[in-house]
Amino acid sequence: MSEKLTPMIQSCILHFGEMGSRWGINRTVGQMYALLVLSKEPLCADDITEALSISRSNVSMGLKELMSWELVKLQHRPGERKEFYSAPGDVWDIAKTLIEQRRKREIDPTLSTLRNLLIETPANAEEEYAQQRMREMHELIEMLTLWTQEIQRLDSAQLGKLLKLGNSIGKVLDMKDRLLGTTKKDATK
Amino acid sequence: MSEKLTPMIQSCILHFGEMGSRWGINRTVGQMYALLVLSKEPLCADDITEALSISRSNVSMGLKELMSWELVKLQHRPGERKEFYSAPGDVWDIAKTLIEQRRKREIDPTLSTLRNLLIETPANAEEEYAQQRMREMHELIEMLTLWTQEIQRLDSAQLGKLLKLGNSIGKVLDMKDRLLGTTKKDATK
DNA sequence: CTGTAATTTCAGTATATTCTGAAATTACAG
DNA sequence: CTGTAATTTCAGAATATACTGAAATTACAG
Repeated sequence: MSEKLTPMIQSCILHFGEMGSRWGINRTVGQMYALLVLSKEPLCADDITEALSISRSNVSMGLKELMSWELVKLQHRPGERKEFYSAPGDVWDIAKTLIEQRRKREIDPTLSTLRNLLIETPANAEEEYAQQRMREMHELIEMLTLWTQEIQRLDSAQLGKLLKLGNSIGKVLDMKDRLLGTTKKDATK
Repeated sequence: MSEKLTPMIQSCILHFGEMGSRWGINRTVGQMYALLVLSKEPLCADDITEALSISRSNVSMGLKELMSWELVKLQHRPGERKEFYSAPGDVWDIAKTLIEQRRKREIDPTLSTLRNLLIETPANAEEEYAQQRMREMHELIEMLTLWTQEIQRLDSAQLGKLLKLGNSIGKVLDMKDRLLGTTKKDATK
């Protein structure tokens, strides 16, 4: 990794590289993205090559991947062939894109697979039980997805206000509980 | 993979194996867990070995990993050395454990790393900018974590009611918007 | 157009991860 | 205790993933 990066920025890049590799994103791509997010100015491929000390071709492939996730924007400068890349300026935009993309790539296919298995007629008791679990999974995933989609509708200003207000989500949910006539309050446990 | 498994159950196991491998869980462990979730009765290591056609030692390591995630429960039968494993009977319990464990393993260390970098004094303009992004990330992650923690408090009965009620989350958030004096409603966009 | 500075592709290599079989260890029925 | 049926460990093999450099392609300034 380049000596041009300050230790602070290096640490952050390294951390997100590690995190990425735990989330099915390869380490280098994670580092590349951290670098882009932390940079005020757009970077060109050579900047990244130099900053992270990886090969030019690796950068090219990484950028291709980040583009396919719609996590980076491509920019041109007048009278220059070179391409410059930048991450959205708003962290919440980044998170929304990540959530959206993972939904498309993993959640939707999972829901579809489960649905296909659920329309089959169970051949025996085991399949009946298995289908019941699948039904529960489908229901749960669908609901959590709906939930996150609602949250994704918020723009970062609204989210900011929510944050400043402190943990009011608990209160909202409590209210919802009452609305639903929860049994929680009455339980001795 | 064993011929004892029906095609339906096989498909499900294969799908979750693939999904697992995209989420930093190895394919085989994902398959093992799917098998356990879909089985009504607890399984012993040899059952899994046979069902998935993988080596006994691989099963042992996989189970160890699932235990470390607290995703499986160990059971003994009187007068038998053999150990039997089972997944929680409630899908929401499984999801809550997954969320909780990932929080411990990934979110908490990330928040801690960011905090450590944020207490440093920025050495130059770049670091100042980078710190600002880190601050935003920290804020966002902290808030989303709080949010999920609130949701995790719900038991599966409450969650079920919420689900049956249809998408009321949107309404709750709208209400919250009004409470916060959102600008969304006024925007021409 | 043309030349060139850029990006992309891809086959081969390096690295990391996963899996296995054999040996060591452990738990407990008898 | 002891024997044995179980689990665990771990070094090495198999596999999968990531990375590189060289060659091919592309985009555009002039």
